[in-house]
Amino acid sequence: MAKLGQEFYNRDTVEVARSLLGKELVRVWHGEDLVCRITETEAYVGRMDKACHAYGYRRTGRTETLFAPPGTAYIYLIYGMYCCLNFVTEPEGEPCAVLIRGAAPVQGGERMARGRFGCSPGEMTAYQKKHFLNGPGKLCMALHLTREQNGLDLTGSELYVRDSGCVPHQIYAGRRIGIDYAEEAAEFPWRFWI
DNA sequence: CTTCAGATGCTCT
DNA sequence: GAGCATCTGAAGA
Repeated sequence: MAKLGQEFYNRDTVEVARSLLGKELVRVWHGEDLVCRITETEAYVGRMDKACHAYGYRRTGRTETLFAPPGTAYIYLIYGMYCCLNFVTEPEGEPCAVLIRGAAPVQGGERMARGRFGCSPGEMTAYQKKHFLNGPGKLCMALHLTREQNGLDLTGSELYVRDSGCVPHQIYAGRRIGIDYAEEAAEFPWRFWI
């Protein structure tokens, strides 16, 4: 299926967050495709969203990537030990992104299990299987994504999203997670899942 | 199933 | 120095 181009990301952030659901995220690692289907996303809109790192166009070392062209990977360290994967959206200069919060494994389970638990898929407990990729930090561990991949071009060959042919039959929306500090923005229904 | 504490280091004030 | 777009394991219900 077709790799999504820059025009996909160069749209309203909430629309991109919704339309990413069901798509396949591909991470090429040591020559192998690690593939998962996106099941949960969140939208962050810098110009008016207090939860966004680049709220009010705040430009610092960390937020610099959010000012890159749409279709750029924004990966940052959180809580000192985990990484979160985002896709930059909207026309260049609008510091907006979609956080990838959860996914389901499709291909490359051996290497994803190694990255996540340091074991093979067969050694995973039922509990570990159930909670395999259902969090932004977990996803990055499984896909071997760190800040070294911050700024990657999603129209390149190392990390990209492609159409999977399947359309979600139902999309849920609710408030975003872990942003209670963001006042009124904490209530925006900008988390989406299937 | 639930809550809770602790880990750990970067970023910005 | 404070706080953070999180996760894990332990303990209790």
